[in-house]
Amino acid sequence: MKPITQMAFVDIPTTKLKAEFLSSKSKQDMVEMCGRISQVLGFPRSTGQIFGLMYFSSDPLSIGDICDMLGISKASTSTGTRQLAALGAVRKVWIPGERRDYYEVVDDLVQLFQESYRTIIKPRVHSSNNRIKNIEDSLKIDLDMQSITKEQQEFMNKRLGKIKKLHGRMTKFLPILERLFS
Amino acid sequence: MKPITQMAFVDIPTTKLKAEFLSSKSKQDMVEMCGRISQVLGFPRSTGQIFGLMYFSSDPLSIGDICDMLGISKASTSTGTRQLAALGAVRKVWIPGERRDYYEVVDDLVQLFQESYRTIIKPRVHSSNNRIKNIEDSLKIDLDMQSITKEQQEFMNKRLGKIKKLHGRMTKFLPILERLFS
DNA sequence: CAAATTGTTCAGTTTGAACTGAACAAACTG
DNA sequence: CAGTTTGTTCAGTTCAAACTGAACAATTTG
Repeated sequence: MKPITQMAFVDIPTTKLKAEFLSSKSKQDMVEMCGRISQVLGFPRSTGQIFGLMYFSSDPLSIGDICDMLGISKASTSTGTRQLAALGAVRKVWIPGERRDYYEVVDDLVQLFQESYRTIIKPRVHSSNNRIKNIEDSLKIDLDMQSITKEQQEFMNKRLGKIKKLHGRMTKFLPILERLFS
Repeated sequence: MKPITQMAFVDIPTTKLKAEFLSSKSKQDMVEMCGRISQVLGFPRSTGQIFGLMYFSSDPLSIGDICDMLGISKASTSTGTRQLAALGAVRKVWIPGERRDYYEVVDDLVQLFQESYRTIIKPRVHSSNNRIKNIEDSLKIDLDMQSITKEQQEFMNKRLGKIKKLHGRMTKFLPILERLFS
C-alpha cells in the first residue's frame, strides 16, 4: 500500500519550488500556470513565473524577494523583470527610504494584451506579408533564369494565391480582434 | 574590396539547403518560410520545411525525394510526414506500379486551419479554464489551512477575478474566430 | 529463398535556449 | 574612503528538443 507522503496542499508542482519560501498553494499554482503560459507564448518559463508571483502579491517585490521565493538565480530574475517591464507587464515602484528596486504588476490585463497585440502580433503579420511578396518576386526570377518551367511557375503561383487568400482573411480579421480589446 | 560571391538568387537562406537538390529560389523561400512558421507554432522546423516543399510541388513526393531535396535524414522525414498527416496537412497517395509511399499536401489551407483550431486552440482554452478553477480551490484551501490571511485571500481573489474576466472575453471571442473560417 | 527496396524505430549526438555563478559596476553608508 | 548592498553582465553549464545513423521490420523482386 502506497504511503501517503503528501497533503493536498503540497502536491509537488511540475515547477519545483522551495516550499519554505512559497508556502501557499494558490501562489504555487499561479506561478506554475503563468510559467506554462509564458512557455507557450515563446518566453522563458521563469519570466512567466515571476509575473505569476507578482500578480498574487499585494506588495511590491524586490529582485531578492523574487529570487528567494521562486528559488531561481538573481541573473534570471534580473533579465526576467526587465523583459516584463519591456512588455509593459510590470513597473518599477519606488519605496521611500528603500535602496532596492521594487516591482509590481500592471494589473490591467486587458490593456496588457492590447499592447502585446500591437507589438507582437501586428508586426508579425506584416512581416509575413513581405515574405509572401518576396516569394512572388522569386517566382519571376526563377522563370527568367529558367530554373523552373512556365507550367511549374503557374502551379506555384496558384498555390501561392491560396496562401495570399488565407493571409488576407487573417488580415481582415485583425481589426476585429483589436476592437475586442478596447 | 569584397568579392562578389553570390548572385541575387542564391542568397544563402537561414535554412541551409543543398543547392543542387533545390535549385529554385522560390522553393527555397517557401521552405524557409514554412520552417519558420512551424517553429513559431511549436513544431519542429523540419516538419514545416517538408510541408513547404510539398506545397510547391505539383507531383507527389516520396520520403526519399524529400530527404534528398531538403538534405535532412530519413528519420526526420519519416516522423515529419507522419506529423503532417496527423494534422491533416498531408495525405498519402498511391501511385500505380510504385512501391514507395507518396505524399501530397491537402491544399485547402482554410480547412486545415479550421482543423488545427479545433484540435489545438479550443482544447487549450478549455484546459486553462480548469486551471483557473483549480486556483480558486487552492485559495479556499490556503485560507482553511491558514497559510494565507483573509486579507491576502481577498486580494488574490480580486486579481483572479480579472483573469477570469479576460478569459471570459477570449472565450466569447472564439466562436467569432470559428465563424471566420467557415 | 536470397537480395533489394523502403519506411519505422530507437539509442546516441548535436544544438540552442535558459539558467547559473561569479565578476563587475553603481550607488549608498558609516 | 573602505565596506555594503544591490542590479547587471557574461562566460560557462545544463537540459530538453530535434536530428541523425544504424538496426530493424516489412514488403517486393528475381
